[in-house]
Amino acid sequence: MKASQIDLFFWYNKYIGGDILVAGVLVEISHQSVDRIFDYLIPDSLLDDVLIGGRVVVPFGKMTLEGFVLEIKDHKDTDVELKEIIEVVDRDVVLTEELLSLGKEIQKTTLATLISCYQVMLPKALKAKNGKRVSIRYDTYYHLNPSFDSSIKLTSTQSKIIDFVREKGEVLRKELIDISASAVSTLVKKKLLMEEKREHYRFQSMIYREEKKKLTDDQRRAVEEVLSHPNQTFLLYGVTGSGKTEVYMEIIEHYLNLGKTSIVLVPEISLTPQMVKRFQSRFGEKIAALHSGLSDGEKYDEWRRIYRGEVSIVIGARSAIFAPLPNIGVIIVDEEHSDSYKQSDPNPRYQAKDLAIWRSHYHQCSVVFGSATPSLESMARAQKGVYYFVSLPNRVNGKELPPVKIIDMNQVMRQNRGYFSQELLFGIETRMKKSEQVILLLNRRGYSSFVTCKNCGFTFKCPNCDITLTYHKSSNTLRCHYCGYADKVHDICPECKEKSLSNLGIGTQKIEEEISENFPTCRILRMDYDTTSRKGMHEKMITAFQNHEYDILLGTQMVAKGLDFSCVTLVGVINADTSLNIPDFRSSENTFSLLSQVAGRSGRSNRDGEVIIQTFNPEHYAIHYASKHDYFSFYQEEMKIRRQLKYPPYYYLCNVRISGKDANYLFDEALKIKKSLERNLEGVILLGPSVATIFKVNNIYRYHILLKYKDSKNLYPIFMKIINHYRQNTKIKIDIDFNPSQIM
DNA sequence: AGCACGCCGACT
DNA sequence: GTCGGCGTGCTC
Repeated sequence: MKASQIDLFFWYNKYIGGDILVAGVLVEISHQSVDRIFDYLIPDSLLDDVLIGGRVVVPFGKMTLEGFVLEIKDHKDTDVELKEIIEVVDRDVVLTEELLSLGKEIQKTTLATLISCYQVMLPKALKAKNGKRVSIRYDTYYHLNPSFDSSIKLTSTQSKIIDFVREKGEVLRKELIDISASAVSTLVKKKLLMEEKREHYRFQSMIYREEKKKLTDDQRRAVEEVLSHPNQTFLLYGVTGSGKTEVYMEIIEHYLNLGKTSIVLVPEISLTPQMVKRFQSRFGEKIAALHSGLSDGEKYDEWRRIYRGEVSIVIGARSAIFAPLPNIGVIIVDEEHSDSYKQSDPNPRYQAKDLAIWRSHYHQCSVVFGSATPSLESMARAQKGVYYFVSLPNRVNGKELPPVKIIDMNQVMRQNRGYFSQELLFGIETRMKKSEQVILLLNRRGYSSFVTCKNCGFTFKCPNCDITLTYHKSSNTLRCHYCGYADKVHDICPECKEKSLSNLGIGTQKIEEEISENFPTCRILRMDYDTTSRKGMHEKMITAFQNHEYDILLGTQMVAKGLDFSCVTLVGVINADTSLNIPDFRSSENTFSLLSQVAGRSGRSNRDGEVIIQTFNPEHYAIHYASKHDYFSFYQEEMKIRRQLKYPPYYYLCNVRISGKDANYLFDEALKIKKSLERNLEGVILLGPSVATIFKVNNIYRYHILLKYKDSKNLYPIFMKIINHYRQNTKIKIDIDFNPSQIM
């Protein structure tokens, strides 16, 4: 409780005759039925320690639980007899006033439990749940007592210590006890030395100093536009290699000089030590980096550094948006098109970009969304003037983007059985002779199987949703998991009339074998989920490739992201189509984005680069415009389709997932839910219930209902009604995902 | 989430 | 007759 609050209550008790102090507590159980405030008495002994936003231990039924104090008041809001708070967990507040109201905002917009919204903000070590607490470690430091009595006689050891401390100003205990531990304690007793215990941080950053790069005219203009329009959300469109990071750093430095803090969000995959090092080299120890490589203890240490105001810049993946920074000057979201900013699995299903905007309103500061291939949602907002559009149309090195050659694999497949066209093989051969490097992208195989024609590349699509149909082995059918449309499996391709339909994918291993057959001496580095899942491997591999220990980097999506390899002069895309066939309305956008990103890896230094894209769909607009580096034409074309089919950004989507063990029961209930939504909502398009992409996981069946809508405000009450209706029902689980990143 | 209460089936 | 199945409801 704040001092002012205490005063108020003492005054109240004395003059009005109030007699109780009550804390409203939210307990750490994420379930709708207990997701509300429970009142507890604050015992006199804890009067000073119970704080709004702090954690306490309380009795709850037969259990003893931790919870957050959300309010302190002079009355109870219930008729039942109150129990007392048992103890206070931390002496500090863990949720600031800002984070407390941000949590309520998240609950309002995701319909998750309030407690889950608070839990998601804190590092694991602070989550009460498992009861294990990370103990804070301390370092002891010594200073000279500025007012020490110089007349005191010192032994030679003592004066040695004093001289040492005087010279350094501040010394760690372990440096002094090498001289004499007992002499140190004597000096402390005599008050000649001051002892100070300070928190020990496990994560100490290495500091390099790097000269600030001179900005190009484009970069300078971009920085000035951002700085001259306060409290705005910007969309910074910058082609690959245009130096967006430099622009971010310049903006950050501006706010740093004003004494303000910054948050930088990046996709986890691009949060590499190189990236962090770049920021550290410029901003030194003012940086806290929150990445998945840190242990829980390290993450907690970083969180505490941020919390105590020892950090001015936080760089991290999605959850770094909750960094408890005061006085934010700017929030930067790099690669804003990345779907990693949406939390999709555990509740709350929040969008970090939305929270960035929320926090910018709270702090009266700006947000910068940066990308070479902005999401359609963001670009549309920029076009409408909701976001301020800033562009970096040129590469820093002054070079054009590399030429892109499209290879029609329909022709190639008729000639040979391999995955490589003559052009790509020839391209690799030339690079090997010149000892330059090659990146090969193998487009990730879809998470679901779809049927494709090996001969012409035809895939079956839903006539209603324009979504690739998913193959269901159990029923031998093709199904649309947006609307439920079903078709039987065909033997003969309706396009080329060949009997060559299959649902096979290719893996990196197979490709590796084929390269080795063609180029026996070539050193291939394979980078995919299997080879990089071990901690630190991703990093090691990139360094090895950078040092030219390998000739070819072969991998999935992860080779496409923001890395600078100066010796790479050829980028080959083995199968551009796979991501087009993923049953998702964003498949074209994702394909365009992936191809643009990977194409940008070629020719980044002074050597000319080249890109070769192999595809069964050479005419597809996503591939065509990617090959021309033409984002805006792609944007316009894709917007037409989104408009026709009522997809974002024209409509919002919401996915209602219904899961449980009894498929028949689920389907009946799903129908009821749909009917009730139909009755209560106007102007909302309802699709389904249809089976989810992965219909059955661990014997849990999943259906979903998809909503397309323009205005969300009528949605929340009816959803709350549905959630409440099923909250005690153990046979059925309802999950609601607003603006889902994918519908699975 | 846990735990108690309560109302029906197959057992010493 | 009674032990125990888990459906239902409550936790300040």
